[in-house]
Amino acid sequence: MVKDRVTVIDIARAAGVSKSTVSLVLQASPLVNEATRAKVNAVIRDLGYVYNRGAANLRQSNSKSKIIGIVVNDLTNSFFAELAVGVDMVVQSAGYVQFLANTAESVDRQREVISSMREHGISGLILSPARGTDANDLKPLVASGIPVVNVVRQVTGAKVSSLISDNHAGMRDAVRHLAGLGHHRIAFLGGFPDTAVFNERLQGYRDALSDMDLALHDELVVSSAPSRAGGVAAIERALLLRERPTAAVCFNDAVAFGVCDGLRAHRLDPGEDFAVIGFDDVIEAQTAVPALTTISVDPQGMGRRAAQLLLKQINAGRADAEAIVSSVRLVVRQSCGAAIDKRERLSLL
Amino acid sequence: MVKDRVTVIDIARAAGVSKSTVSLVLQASPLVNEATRAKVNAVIRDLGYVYNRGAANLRQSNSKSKIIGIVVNDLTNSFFAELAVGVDMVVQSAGYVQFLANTAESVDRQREVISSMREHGISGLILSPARGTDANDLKPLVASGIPVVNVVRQVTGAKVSSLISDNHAGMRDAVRHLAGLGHHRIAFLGGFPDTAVFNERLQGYRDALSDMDLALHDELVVSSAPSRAGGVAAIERALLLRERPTAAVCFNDAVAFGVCDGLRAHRLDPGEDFAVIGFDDVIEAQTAVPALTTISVDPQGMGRRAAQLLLKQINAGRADAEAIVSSVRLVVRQSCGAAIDKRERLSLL
DNA sequence: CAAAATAATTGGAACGTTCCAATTTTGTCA
DNA sequence: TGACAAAATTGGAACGTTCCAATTATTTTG
Repeated sequence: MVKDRVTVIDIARAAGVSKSTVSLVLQASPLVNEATRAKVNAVIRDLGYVYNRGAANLRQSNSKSKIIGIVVNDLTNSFFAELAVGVDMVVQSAGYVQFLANTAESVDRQREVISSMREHGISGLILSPARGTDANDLKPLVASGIPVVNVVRQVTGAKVSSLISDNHAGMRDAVRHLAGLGHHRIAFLGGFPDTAVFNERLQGYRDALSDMDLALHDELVVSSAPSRAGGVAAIERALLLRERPTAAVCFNDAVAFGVCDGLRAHRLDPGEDFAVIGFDDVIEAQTAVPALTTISVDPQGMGRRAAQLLLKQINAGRADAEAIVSSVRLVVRQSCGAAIDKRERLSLL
Repeated sequence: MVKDRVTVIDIARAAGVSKSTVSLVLQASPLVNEATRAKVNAVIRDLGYVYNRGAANLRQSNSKSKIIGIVVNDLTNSFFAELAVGVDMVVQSAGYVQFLANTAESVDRQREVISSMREHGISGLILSPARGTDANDLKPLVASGIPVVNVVRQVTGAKVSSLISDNHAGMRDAVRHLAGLGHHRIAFLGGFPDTAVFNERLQGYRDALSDMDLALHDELVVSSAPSRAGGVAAIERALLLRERPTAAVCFNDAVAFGVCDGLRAHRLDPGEDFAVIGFDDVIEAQTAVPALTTISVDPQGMGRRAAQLLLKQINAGRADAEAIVSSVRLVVRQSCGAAIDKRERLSLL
């Protein structure tokens, strides 16, 4: 039952050639004669040979393990699941395979998994850093010449590439849209204030208010966990204000859904009695009722782009850090109370 | 810039010992003197040595790569994302790292990623097989002695372990609950009829109807894609029937959410005018409005159990296939129209 | 047909580790 | 102190592959 491995030497023996020839066949080298190639391939199939990348890798110390790592801070958030799917698509078709790990926002976990991945010889890493990640955490990685692409969040001071969405512009557009619909008291709901993403979005909110000549009321900024439950909590607090807001931009879609839930619990109809705009455009955003107006960042596309960038750096051999901010766009659906395009709804059914 | 690898030999030289000693230190062998161990460890830290598992693995041909694979058919479905998180938790703390791949229901993709993982030397695989997976697809894997645990879906004829939820009992309980609330026309909505899961759930539906002395109407079984959009489509069709159903059990939670959306589009209030029960208990089920009554299968727990089972088999060296059906339970919330427990709602806010 | 050019094949060393058997060092006891 | 046991250390072979330089087989050419 314990089948001992079939090696390239077994193949060679069975095919009556040398191991070197078999190796050449495996690499699809043009040096080998057609007839020989065919015979060797036949034997490979017959004996059920499986290539040992570990061994191969050991020899060609210079380079490529065909493994990349992706570590995210919260895989239960569908944004990151989507992102992982996007990455998976491009690495798979490039013949790579990915280690995926979830840190659940723990820097310790993150350190462990990254070092474990290093030991396994990843040739690149896509990282959505846990909160509190320090540039030093990435030092050894980049020092050893392994390309790293940060997504979603940046690590200040780290000399790695990054791909983040235009948080400032996205939130600015959302607020402008609401202001354009006549809202004066617009809340900013959800998110942890100690993150760069939060602050970028908040700045977008502030700048838009000032652009539109609206007053900034600090009590309208209510932070909370960036989750559905956090959204419920945030709107609860916002509704306690003497002067209630009439609209809200939310830290992300999860928060926005929670806000809708919370509104309904107060017999308020999101999209009718209160305008809500999310951020991310997760898949559920378009099928929810009411369909969520949101800032589309296309997580899957972001995953694809991150993977492409990483593969480019891997192949280039040298990785000069480049910072890409990926543009976002406002997708107007129903939750903001703008005119509902009946056709769009129907096409969904 | 291209730092050449620090090897065990470099360490040995710098510490003034032999490579064998360094190796023993790496394996925390009790054979080595405390003082020596300390010195070696210091050098390891100083030189920034990183262990090369590939090389180690090559030598100890017998065994353990510390890598397991997990391949799922749809990572964008949060059920599977949760499952992956569960797996990740236990494999991480066992010092393993996981390859994760998404097949998007393509058996070709599945074949490719599994063989790629084999080349990389996984020591076990957790698989939620793509639709149409054949026992032969798994043959070579099990023949080479790599333990495989199927989750969610079974592959008939394959000699591998499996961990599936009790689809029959779950759906039976759901239907009984609805019947107990006085519903006579209960629809079964969503899911692809050519899957084992669908048929198990459908059988549970049928058996419950017969238990409760209710007639079985074929037109009340409406299949569709197991997605939110599919749920919308299914309820649309169900509402066209001359004699409309008054309640529905759904293939999964995604379908159930779609059904709620579809009901609202028809000005029907889910939980009030029409009872809906889902299957899976994804996280959103409890925070949605109305909170979804559903069959709880705890995907994360399932992931953990699958991983534990797999690790057990890896460590045992030999994997006798065992089939575990994991029990499920009905979680009554609001969408089925049963008495709403006000306290439960409030505790969520 | 011999010489040169080209095509195809090959043996051995190397990659970084672990394991084994053997050796050296240290400790114990009469 | 000498003999022996125990503890600690060690050199080399091996794992499965790739690469290089070298060799052999085949074709072309004058």
